[in-house]
Amino acid sequence: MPTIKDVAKKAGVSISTASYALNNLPNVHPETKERILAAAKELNYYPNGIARNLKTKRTGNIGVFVYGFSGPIFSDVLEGIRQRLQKNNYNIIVSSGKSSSNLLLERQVDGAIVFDNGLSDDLLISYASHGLPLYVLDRELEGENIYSSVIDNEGLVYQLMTEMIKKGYRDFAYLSGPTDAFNNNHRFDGFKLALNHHHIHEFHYMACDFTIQGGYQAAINMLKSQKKPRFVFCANDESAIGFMQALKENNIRIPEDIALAGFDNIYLGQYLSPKLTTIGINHTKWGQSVTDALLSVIKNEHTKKVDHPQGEIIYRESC
Amino acid sequence: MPTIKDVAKKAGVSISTASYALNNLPNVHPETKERILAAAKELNYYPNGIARNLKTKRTGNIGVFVYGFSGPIFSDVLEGIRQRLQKNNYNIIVSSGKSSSNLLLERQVDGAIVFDNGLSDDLLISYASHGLPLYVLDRELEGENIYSSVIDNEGLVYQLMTEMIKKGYRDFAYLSGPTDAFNNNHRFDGFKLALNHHHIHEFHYMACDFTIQGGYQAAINMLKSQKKPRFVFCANDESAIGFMQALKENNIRIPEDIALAGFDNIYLGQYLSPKLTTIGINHTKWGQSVTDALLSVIKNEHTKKVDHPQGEIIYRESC
DNA sequence: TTGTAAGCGTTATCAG
DNA sequence: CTGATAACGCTTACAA
Repeated sequence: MPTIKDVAKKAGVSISTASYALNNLPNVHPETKERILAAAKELNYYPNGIARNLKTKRTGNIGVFVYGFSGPIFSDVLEGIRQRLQKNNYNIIVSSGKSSSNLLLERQVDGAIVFDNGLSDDLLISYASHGLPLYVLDRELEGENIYSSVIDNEGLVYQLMTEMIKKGYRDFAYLSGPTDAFNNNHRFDGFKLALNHHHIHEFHYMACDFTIQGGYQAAINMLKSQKKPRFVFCANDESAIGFMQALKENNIRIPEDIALAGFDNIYLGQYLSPKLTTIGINHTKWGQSVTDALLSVIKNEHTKKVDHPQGEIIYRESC
Repeated sequence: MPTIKDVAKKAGVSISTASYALNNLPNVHPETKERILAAAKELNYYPNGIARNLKTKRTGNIGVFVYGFSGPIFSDVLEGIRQRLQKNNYNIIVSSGKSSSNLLLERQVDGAIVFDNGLSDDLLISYASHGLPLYVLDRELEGENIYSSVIDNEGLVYQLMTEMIKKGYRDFAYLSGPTDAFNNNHRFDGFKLALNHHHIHEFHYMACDFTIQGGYQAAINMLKSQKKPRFVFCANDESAIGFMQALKENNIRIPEDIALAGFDNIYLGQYLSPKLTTIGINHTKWGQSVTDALLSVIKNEHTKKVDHPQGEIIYRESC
C-alpha cells in the first residue's frame, strides 16, 4: 500500500511538497503539482486517514449510536443524518452496543448523536466533558458540550386526547410502554393531563412494552378481565398493532366497539384495516436539523438551539 | 485529554513501562503496574485509538456498508453481525453512501461486509486487492480478498412454486422487483424454472420495484387490464403488501379469487389479513456466519466458505 | 516554490 | 523488570 513517501519519491519531490500538492494548497508550482498528482494516480495512492487524523486531531467521522438497528423510526432519522453529514463531508458511523463507547473513548469520532438509552447519563456527560460534542435524542440532558432534542410527546398526546374527548369518548385506557422509557412517560403525562383538564379522573391502565407481541398480550388480558374501555391510547404504533390484532381475532370491531390510536406513524399503520390513527413525527427532518446543530457546535459556530421535531396527528380509521 | 505520557509521569515511570502495564503485558512488576493503573484511573486516561491504530496497523473496526438504513431485512442482518463482532472485540461501523468508500479508502476499517449495490464491483475489487477483506452479500463476486454469500433465491422460489403447482394453481403471474436487482433476477429464474419443469409455458409478468406503493400500483394496473391470474408470486413482501392492499380495496378475495406469496418474511406479514405466505431467511444467523467468516479471513485462519443462508417457506393464509 | 524537521500518541525493539 | 528510542504516515511551522 503506497504512502505519501512513495508518491514524493516517484515525483522527485520532498514529502511536504507532495503533501501540499495532494491537499491542493496554492503554494506549489503547477508543473510540480501535476507531476505529483500523476505519481499519486499511477501508484493508486490514497492518504491514510488514520495518520491524518492523528496529526490533525479530527477524524471527519460523526458517530450515531443506536440501541438496536431495528425499528422503523431509526431508519428515517438516520437517513436525515446521513444526508446532512454527506453534504458537509463528514462520514457517518452508526454503531450499537459496546462499539459505541469504544468509538467515543478511542476518539474515532468528532462528535456523536445518541439514540441509545443503553448509554448512561453519567457516561455521556463524562465523555462530553472530555471535549466531544454530543447530541442526545432519547432523553433530556444538560451539560457541557451536551445537547438534546426530544419529541414533544406530552403536547402531541394532549392534543390528540383532547380531540377524542371532544369527539365524545369518555371511557379511556392507556396502553403503556416501558415505564423507564422517556417517550412513554411523557406520552402518559400528556394523556393524563388532557383527561384531567376535562375532569375525567378515571382511566384504565395497561402495562406493555412497545412491542407487537406485548400489545397483543395486553389485549388478551384485557378481554379476560371483562373490562372494555371505549378508547385506548397506545404509547406507540407497534403495541397498537398487536392490540388491534387481538381485538380483531376476538371479533371486536374497531372503532365501533373499541377505538384506538398510536404514536410514531410507522409505515405499516396505513396498511392495516382499519388504518391506524397515530401521531407522526417528521423523523428525517429531525435527523437533519440535529445534524446541522451538531456540526455547528463542532465548527464553533453559534449554537442555535434545536426545537422539538415537527409532529402532527394523522387521523385515519381506527378512531 | 490525558495521554500515556501524563500517566507515565504521574506514576514515575517511562512511557514504555506505562504502555506495558496498560496493555497488561506480563513483564512488569506488580507494584509498578498497580501504580500505573492507579495513575491512569485518576487521570481518567483512555488510550487514543487513532494513535494505536497508526502504530499497529489495525483498527479493530469492521465496516458494514448498506444502501440505506430502512428495510426490515438490514436490521436483522446487522444484529447478527453486531453480536459476533462484539463477542470478538471488534467495533461495528455501519455506513452508507459516500462515507462507505471513504472509510474503506482511508483504512479506518480492517474489513467490511457490503450490502450496498451502490458500490460498484470494480471499486470493491480494487479495494479488496489493496488488502482489505470484503464480504459481499448482495451479489456474487470473486476476487482476491473478496468473498460473497447470497440467498438461494432460485432454489427457494422454485420450491414454493412447485408446491403451488401441486396445489392446483395454473394461471400464474410474477410481480417483479427492479430488473437490475440480483435478488429479483434469481427469484425470477426460480419462478420460470418451476413453471417450465411442469410444462407451464405462459405466465403474466408485472413490472414493479420492491415497494409497497409499486405493488399497489401494479395491482391497479392489472385490474384495469382485466387480466386476472390465479396466483401471483411477488418478488418481495413489500410489493406483496401493496398488491394485497389494492386487491382488498377492490373487493377481490385473497386467496379465493387471487392467491399470492412474497419473499423475505418481514414481520408485518403475519399481521395482515390474510396473513402472508412468504419465504423466510434467517437473517440474524446469516449476519453471524458471514461475520465469523470475515473474521477468520482477517485472522488468517482457514477460509471456510459460507453456505447460502438458511431459508424456508412459511405457509400462512394468502395462498 | 520547495525542503527540513518536529511532532501527533502510541507500540515495539533493543539494550541495560 | 525498566527505559531510550525509532517508527507508524501524515501535516505544518520554519528555513532555504
